[in-house]
Amino acid sequence: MPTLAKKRKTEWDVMMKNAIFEATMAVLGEYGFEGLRMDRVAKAAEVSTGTLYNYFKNKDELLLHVLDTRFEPILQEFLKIIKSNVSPPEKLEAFVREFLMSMQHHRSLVIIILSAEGLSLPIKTGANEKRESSHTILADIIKQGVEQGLFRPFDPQRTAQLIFGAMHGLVQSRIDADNEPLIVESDISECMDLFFSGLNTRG
Amino acid sequence: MPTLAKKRKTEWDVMMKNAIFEATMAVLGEYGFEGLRMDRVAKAAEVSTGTLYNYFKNKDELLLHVLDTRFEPILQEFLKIIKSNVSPPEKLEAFVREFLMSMQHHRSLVIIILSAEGLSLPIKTGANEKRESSHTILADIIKQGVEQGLFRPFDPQRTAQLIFGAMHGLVQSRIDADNEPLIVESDISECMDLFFSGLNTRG
Amino acid sequence: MPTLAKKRKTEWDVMMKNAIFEATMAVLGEYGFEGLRMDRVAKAAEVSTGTLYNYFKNKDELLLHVLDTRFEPILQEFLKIIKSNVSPPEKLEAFVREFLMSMQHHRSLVIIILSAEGLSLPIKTGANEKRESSHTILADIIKQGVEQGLFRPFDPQRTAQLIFGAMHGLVQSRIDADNEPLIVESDISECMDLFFSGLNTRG
Amino acid sequence: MPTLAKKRKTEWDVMMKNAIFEATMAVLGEYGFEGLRMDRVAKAAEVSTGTLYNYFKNKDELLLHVLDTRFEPILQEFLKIIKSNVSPPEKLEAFVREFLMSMQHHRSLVIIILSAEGLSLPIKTGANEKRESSHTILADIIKQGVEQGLFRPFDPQRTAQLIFGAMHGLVQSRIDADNEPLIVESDISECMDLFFSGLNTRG
DNA sequence: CATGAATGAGCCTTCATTCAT
DNA sequence: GATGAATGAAGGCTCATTCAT
Repeated sequence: MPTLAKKRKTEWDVMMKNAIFEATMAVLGEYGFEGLRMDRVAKAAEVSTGTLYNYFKNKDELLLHVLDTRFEPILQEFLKIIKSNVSPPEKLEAFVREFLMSMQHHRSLVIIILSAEGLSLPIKTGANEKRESSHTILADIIKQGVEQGLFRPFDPQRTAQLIFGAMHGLVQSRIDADNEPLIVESDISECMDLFFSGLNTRG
Repeated sequence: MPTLAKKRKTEWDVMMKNAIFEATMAVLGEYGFEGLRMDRVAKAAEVSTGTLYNYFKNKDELLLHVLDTRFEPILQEFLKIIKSNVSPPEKLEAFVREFLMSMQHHRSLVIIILSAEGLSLPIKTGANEKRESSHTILADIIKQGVEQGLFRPFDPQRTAQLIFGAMHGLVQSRIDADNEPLIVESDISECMDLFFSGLNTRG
Repeated sequence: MPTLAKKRKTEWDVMMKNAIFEATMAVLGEYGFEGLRMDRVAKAAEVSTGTLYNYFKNKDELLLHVLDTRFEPILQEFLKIIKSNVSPPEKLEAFVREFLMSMQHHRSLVIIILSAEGLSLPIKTGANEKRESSHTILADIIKQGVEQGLFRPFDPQRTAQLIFGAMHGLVQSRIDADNEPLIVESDISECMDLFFSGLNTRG
Repeated sequence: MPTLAKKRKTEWDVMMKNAIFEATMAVLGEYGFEGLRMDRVAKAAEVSTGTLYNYFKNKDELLLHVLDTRFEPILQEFLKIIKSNVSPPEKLEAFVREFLMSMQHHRSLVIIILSAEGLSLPIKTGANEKRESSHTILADIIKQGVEQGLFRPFDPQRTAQLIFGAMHGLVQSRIDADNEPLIVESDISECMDLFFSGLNTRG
């Protein structure tokens, strides 16, 4: 029964993929998306370039794996939020906070998920999926709020896109400005305030 | 009188630059930013690669020209809006409409102006300038609104980033979804409604 | 009888060639041999590049013309020296002085006449001719000296090469060192002293 | 023990660099300095152009390596000569012999070391260093001779330039004339004789 | 003849991917 | 499986020369 051996093999495989993943993140952090070269990843992972190709068919697959791996916990958090037992406005705030915090931690992700260019088709598709997943969850939150009469009757999908884009804009601006720390509590609250209550003064 | 000859030369120059500009837009449209290659531009413009370099010192200058040319009328429109004799909310709406309409017309611009990666430093700088010009104008509009007591006291700069990002998000979503037409009147009004009045229902 | 017209044509031709020649020297002086580009010559001569090709079949021919034109008076001077009614040692000194002075005036010539690389075959051949002419004259002077018992019985040809090379070395060093003025009287006298009396002290 | 593997790697590296070096010399010999193209070197070395860049960062580094490699033993020989326990005249003769012999063996070197044009700045600098090293050593020899009263009181630096140039001239002439063998014993002795005793006959 | 814009072969360099060991 | 040197297509840019006006 080669099961044990097979299991070991699988574990090894996972470990290697993880090591390469970490190396990729390191390179991404140091050189940016354009500077992501396979030889740099190999060096960072302390393996040869050839080894990279034993675990990932090509650069695209590696990138896709990075995308999936990085986004998975964020997505899980999003799902936790939507299933949580709080009001839609609170869910929205939790969502915004989670998103901004995540992007703060993984700047290089921003580029991949939010940009469209410089990415090959498979990556673009992969990134689109992540973005759409997030959109959908955000849209669901909004939909809940509308249904409960807590939000005005906006189109959930479109509104999700707007809010998502707004957050992207915020992150991008901070990145361009090299303004560390990226996102702070005040950003989040102002962001929420705008979307909740709008610009208008009333009464 | 060498004036005529000189004028003809200048006109020819302008025509050629225009032809190359159009060709660049065509290549950008067909192959995307990453696929923008000088030989493709040359072929699209029905000239040789060498000719390209008679009109633009290098690829960067060509790109910068594209950026300037495309953005100039938009910027002018923005300036017209801020100088116009209407209320800040109306100005904001005009701004949003102008921006969304422009991006609808020139999708390839979105990429260059809103992305940061894959761009050489000069282009990045150029794009940043455009983005910042827009930000500034938008921030001014918001500031006016706040001063006139029509908007709640948000930080103009940060709010401008949020709104700008929101619009970008909307455009990006539409581009990815290949949903022509990109932006319609209903998008604009919903967008405005969100920013003006927020999500909250109020008693 | 179209003779007059023909003559005018010829004169015009000479004038143009001269203008282009001067322009070439100017470019050579400003940009060096590597920077000698046809468009620069054209601009300096205030004509179009096309016009250049009406007077010189190609860049090589232009260069050859420059070589000939510049070297002609020097060669004449050399011939005058060898025919003059002075002793071989005096002729030798006159030769050395003339050569060093000429090179001082036309640095760019040094490169072409004394180097071998970067030159196309026709130019190389042309430059070789000039060099050999000079060698021959110098050899003749030495031969005269030997025959008159004023010089020791060296092989004239070989000695000419040595002296020629020595002068070249002096010029080159000065050029590399950017030591203006290139050659001064003291250089010449020391140079002569070495060749005449050698290094040895003698009892 | 990874020492062996490491040693093999280093050896391979050295072998490859040598192969590329030889290929470069071959191309230099066949096409001259201007014809030295990376694809030609690659072909001559029977590798791809990309491989070249695994061993040399760029064309300049390759050229610099060629320069260093070729010149190193010559320089060593020069140093041996100056440190040797013989009289300055004998040192001078040894120097002249070594130089002429070396240039005879490596004609393509002449071009690079003795020319100034067509060389990129790093190469020019590298070549200048070699030339100056040689000059300095030669000047030292002369200085020793002067101090010991064996040479007349010439300026060592300038005299070194003259002698160096003379040798260059000799080599160049032979190269141009395609007169193999380049330098023979008689050349050397005549060269020495000229510099030692000068042209003058003395009573 | 003059013009000068157009040409396009030529050259250096990069980097994802392969494959012999 | 691991290695990492070899690969070679690709791409930006130059400049002598041509030719339609």
